[in-house]
Amino acid sequence: MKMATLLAKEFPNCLECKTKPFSNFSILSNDDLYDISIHKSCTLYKKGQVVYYEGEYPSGIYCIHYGKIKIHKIGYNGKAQIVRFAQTGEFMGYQMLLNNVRHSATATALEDSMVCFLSKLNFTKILHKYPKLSENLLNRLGRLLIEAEEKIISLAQKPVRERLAETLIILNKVYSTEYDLNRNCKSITLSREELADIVGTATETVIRLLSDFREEKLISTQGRKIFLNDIVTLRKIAKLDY
Amino acid sequence: MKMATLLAKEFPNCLECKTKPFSNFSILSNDDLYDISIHKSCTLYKKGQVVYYEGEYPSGIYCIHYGKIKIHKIGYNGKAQIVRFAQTGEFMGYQMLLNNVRHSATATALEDSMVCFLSKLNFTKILHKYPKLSENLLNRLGRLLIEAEEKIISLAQKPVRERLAETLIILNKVYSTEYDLNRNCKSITLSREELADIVGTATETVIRLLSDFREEKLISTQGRKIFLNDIVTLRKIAKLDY
DNA sequence: CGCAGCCTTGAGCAGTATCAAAGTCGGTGG
DNA sequence: CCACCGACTTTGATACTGCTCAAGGCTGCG
Repeated sequence: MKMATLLAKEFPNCLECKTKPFSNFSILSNDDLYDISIHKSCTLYKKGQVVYYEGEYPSGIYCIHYGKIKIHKIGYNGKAQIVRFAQTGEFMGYQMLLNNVRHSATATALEDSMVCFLSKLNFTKILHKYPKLSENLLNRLGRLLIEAEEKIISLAQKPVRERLAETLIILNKVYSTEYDLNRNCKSITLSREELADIVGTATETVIRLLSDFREEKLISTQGRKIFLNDIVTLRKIAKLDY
Repeated sequence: MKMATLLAKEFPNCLECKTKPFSNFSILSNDDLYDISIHKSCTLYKKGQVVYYEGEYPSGIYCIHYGKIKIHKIGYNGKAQIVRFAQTGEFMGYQMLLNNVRHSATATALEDSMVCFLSKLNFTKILHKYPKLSENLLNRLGRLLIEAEEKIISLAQKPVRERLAETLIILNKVYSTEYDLNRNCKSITLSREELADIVGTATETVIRLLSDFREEKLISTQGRKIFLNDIVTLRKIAKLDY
């Protein structure tokens, strides 16, 4: 596979970026946004391509112009664990950059994704100029930590059936962006293996439990697409309301 | 149990705090350290007492003058999960404060601990005055996130025996501060239940596996104290070198 | 001394992983 | 256009890890 890195004049302009309203960079002046536009690079990653690898030293930060990226780690036996997703408008890799440590996980495109890259030098320059930016990143990181800790207690205490229900609900809320017009509802599109790598179980177990959920009329499936029919019951199974 | 909150004149003085060299506040001017000293309060928590509860709204940040605190969450079935420890010199609760969300976990003293408290107002004042402070906290939070993600993959993929070996090694390195003069080595002092709440398993399973380790001459025990005799083999079991 | 709280050991069972094999789907090339 | 190939999905059988429940032992303290 070959990556398509755009020429500077083709780069998406940060001043007019659709993600600007939601982005950490929304507080920047137009001059600085222009400055970033000039200094950044921008790459189209095809589905399955890797943005950065676990173990590499980071050389800058990534900002997702559009697309979906999975952040995953490889276990000692080769089995993957997806720790989180990053989507349009989100930053990736800044915690590693600031800590001067290697990437603790790999970032892989789940669909064709445009990702902008800003070098460490240019990023830290902006960071020092805008103290508010540190605070925003602090907030975001704090939220990621809370989510990670919730995942820890879920893995430690909930059986797979509950974790799968939980995962489906979370994915449906934050990850699913596809809207099925026929069914008039959102859908989740991931391979069974990837689902297993989020839930922390074997692929076969995910399949069996999805079949159970389908028989119980809680979900319906169509190829890889999963539709949630009965979120209330799924929430109960996931023990999300207590 | 009754908490001993000190009078202002008895408070440990931030200017002369032993933790200052390692603290996030080391970059502050003497004037500001004095200012904090005046505005903070300071409480002695006896072993087992709670500093803050999961679900409460934070009203400020905590700084551990001395002692050991466990940060833990309660699962839906009442079973606890220890997500992390905080020790002398560390801050607690700032990620919640900045995000304006409730505490996601409970903080309980593992031994008699002196904890200073600085109100939200005074903390944010300092935070805005010292942009470098945000960056330091960002680094610390980034490291906590990396550790949390490592815990996630460990829970998802390693069997209990490996996780227990891993936990013993980590505790021995970062948590254990007691030094046994007779044996000339460090020791870990925690109840079996607390160990289980870190590893994410049942108390009985921890006991059985500790017995195995003892028979294999990897550890020795003396009441609650655990000594690691063969760290190399334990690391192999924990799959920490690969 | 006796109680309470922890630690320890045992037996049985439930939930999951693993291995193996068959079925499905989409794409590619003859 | 159809047959085949490979990758993914599904189902089944089996084994094992680790949990739960139950009972007994140890230790410190009132």
